[in-house]
Amino acid sequence: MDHEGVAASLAELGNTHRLAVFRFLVKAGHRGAPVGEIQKALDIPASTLSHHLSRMARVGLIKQEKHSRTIVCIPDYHHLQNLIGFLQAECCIGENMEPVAASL
Amino acid sequence: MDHEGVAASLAELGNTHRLAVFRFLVKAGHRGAPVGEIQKALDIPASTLSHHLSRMARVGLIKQEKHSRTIVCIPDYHHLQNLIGFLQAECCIGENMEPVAASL
DNA sequence: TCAATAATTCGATTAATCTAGAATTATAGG
DNA sequence: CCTATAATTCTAGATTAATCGAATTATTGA
Repeated sequence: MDHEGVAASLAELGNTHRLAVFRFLVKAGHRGAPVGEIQKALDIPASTLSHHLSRMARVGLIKQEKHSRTIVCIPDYHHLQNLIGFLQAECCIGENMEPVAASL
Repeated sequence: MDHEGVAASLAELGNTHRLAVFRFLVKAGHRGAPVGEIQKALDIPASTLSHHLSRMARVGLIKQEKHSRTIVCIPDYHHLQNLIGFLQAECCIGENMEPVAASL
């Protein structure tokens, strides 16, 4: 993931609704959750949510699988790992700072 | 850092100019760099840069110290660590995923 | 085929952000 | 005191984002 891609993904996570959606999907696990379920859980108007989901899918934060009428949204853990990796590798190597690993 | 704070910081990093500034400051190290130096290095108009810097300072991504005429900008490693920690702790604990540590 | 359900797309409004030149403030040094 | 320098604030236009009701597109099941 390059500079532009990282910025784009961070920008998408930088919205409270979308961050909430992502967190919800991560809690939901690898099976993800259908749009309607997210909608009920977070109480966001359907059209607004749809807009946010499509933005998140556009940058690769989530994947969407259509199963008959319902669309299941799945968080892309890999994508987030890349993001985190970038922040650590590119942003934490100041003069007095190791690549950070034991920070948690 | 709470949900809102995380979103706000991610949003600030989610702009190519600001991400570039932050990366530049991290490379500059714990001493940081004066505004003019950032400006020359990244070739961003002064007023535009000033705007971005004030946004970054507002959410705590950087600190600004005034030394006579020049203002030195210093990246807040701690803040970024908190951000990364949040993403790992709150966003990577899906059913089939450990809290992730050996990802780098 | 029809009604119900799941979700998107459309369209319009409002708000926020980005951009950058011009004017301004603060400070150093001659 | 005056000039040069460093940076911000002001202002305004352009772009992009957020919101959400209404209309639309699948798809299921009676």
